[in-house]
Amino acid sequence: MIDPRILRDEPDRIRASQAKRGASADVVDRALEADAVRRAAISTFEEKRAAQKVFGKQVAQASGEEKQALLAQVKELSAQVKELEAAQTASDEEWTASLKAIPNVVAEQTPPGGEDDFVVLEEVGTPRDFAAEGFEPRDHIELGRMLGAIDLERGAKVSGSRFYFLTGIGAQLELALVNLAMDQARTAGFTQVIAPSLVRREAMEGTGYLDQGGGEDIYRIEGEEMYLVGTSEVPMAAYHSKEILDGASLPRRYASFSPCFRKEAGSHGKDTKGIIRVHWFDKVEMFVYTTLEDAAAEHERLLGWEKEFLGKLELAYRVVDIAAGDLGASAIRKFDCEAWIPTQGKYRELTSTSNCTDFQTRRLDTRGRFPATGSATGSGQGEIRPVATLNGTLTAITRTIVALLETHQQADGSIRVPAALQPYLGGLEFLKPIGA
RNA sequence: GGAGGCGUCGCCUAGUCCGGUCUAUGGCGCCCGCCUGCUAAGCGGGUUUGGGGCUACAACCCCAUCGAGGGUUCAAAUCCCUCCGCCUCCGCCA
Repeated sequence: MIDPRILRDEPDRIRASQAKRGASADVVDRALEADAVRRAAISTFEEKRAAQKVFGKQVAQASGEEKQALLAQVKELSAQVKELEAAQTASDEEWTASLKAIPNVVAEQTPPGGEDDFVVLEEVGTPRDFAAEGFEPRDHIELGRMLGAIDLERGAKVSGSRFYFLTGIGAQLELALVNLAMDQARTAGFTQVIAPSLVRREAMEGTGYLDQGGGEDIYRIEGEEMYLVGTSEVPMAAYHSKEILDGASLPRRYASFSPCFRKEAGSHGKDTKGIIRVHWFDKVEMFVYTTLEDAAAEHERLLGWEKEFLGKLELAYRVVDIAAGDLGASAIRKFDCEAWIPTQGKYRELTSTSNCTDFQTRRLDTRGRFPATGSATGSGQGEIRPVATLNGTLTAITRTIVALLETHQQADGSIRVPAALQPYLGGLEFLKPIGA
């Protein structure tokens, strides 16, 4: 939800943002209209309500005939108040709905356009040249089978398509990656979190996921208003909902582990093989609460930690600045890190970091208490202002494994383990095919 | 899963039976000021949050807010219903 003050004072900023997203600006006019209607409704209701309260006091003090006379008078007033209150509530609902329909105002630096209009910010490392090395790289499916690490057949048998078992060294690899990520985060000052991946409707709504496309990518529990999260951004955004945080405690940085579930509706035929696109995977997500002023700088820091992690895995990747039309409703800017996948001959998204400013915290009612800036009175109690949220992937296990296996494979099907990861695998320098 | 209890403006708490003087009591903490060599103590005042009006986004006025939503009533913290959360006991169980 955007700041109503921006809507009122600078509607053109929102219109410009919508244009950059390639979206209609009708939402702005609808919201402005709703705001006017709502404010008029509030005034008329409050006026009558105040009159009713005055009457109420007279009734309480009166008695006998006098009281009966007053009751007769106030009855009419009461009916009016009731009517006006209903009108006020309705106008407020329309106002809220129209506000929620407006996506966040994109950053100045965000490239305009759609999915294909991203800007490559940098390329790190060089994709391995297997031709020069003299062998054909195997894909992660074959490597996973040779290593006894990924069992797709049984995943499909037990749970259906887009499911898998990580077995043996595959399971060890997940735990190693999680620990590597968690250690890096802890060292950087993050609080480690294991978050629930099943949440109530409020949490899912608050992050805005239900609005976008009607939540068709989200699993819902039959008969209960519970949802499986697609990322721990959901529980972590709701973590401090309905709270006023001490401004001095910001930034609050969390590194959250959770399974992630995605229906992948509408992605039929895309990435049908392997574990690039699955219905469930585990992820370590960075989630930060900070001030609006610091949000852009924190976004760069999150990107820095993502790059640090990919560096430890010795992967070749590029950083892209996602275009406005491809951003979610809550983000004003998004960077993806895309790793080179040898057998696909292209870069694929491994991590993603978004700056959501106060879009999520307004919905979820998370605010901060800061020392008063208004020098005039200096009332000493401090003031309450919105805070910003940002999120970024440290490691999404399945895609990390894909990149790792394919990038560091040897001609015999073994996998070289990057130095930084070795301590987490008991010092193992190579993952070897079973029976080799 | 069954039975019962509870939820008041940071924390604790009065009020709920018997609806109106509750514009919600008191204590702690916190903030501002006064006072005493300093400190502590003492004294005075302030201290929920959101919204609307008016404006300098001040002051001020108003409305809402007693877990959330609905109902009854001229009037609800107080009565009724639904939901959420917490606690106790029983059953089951990783």
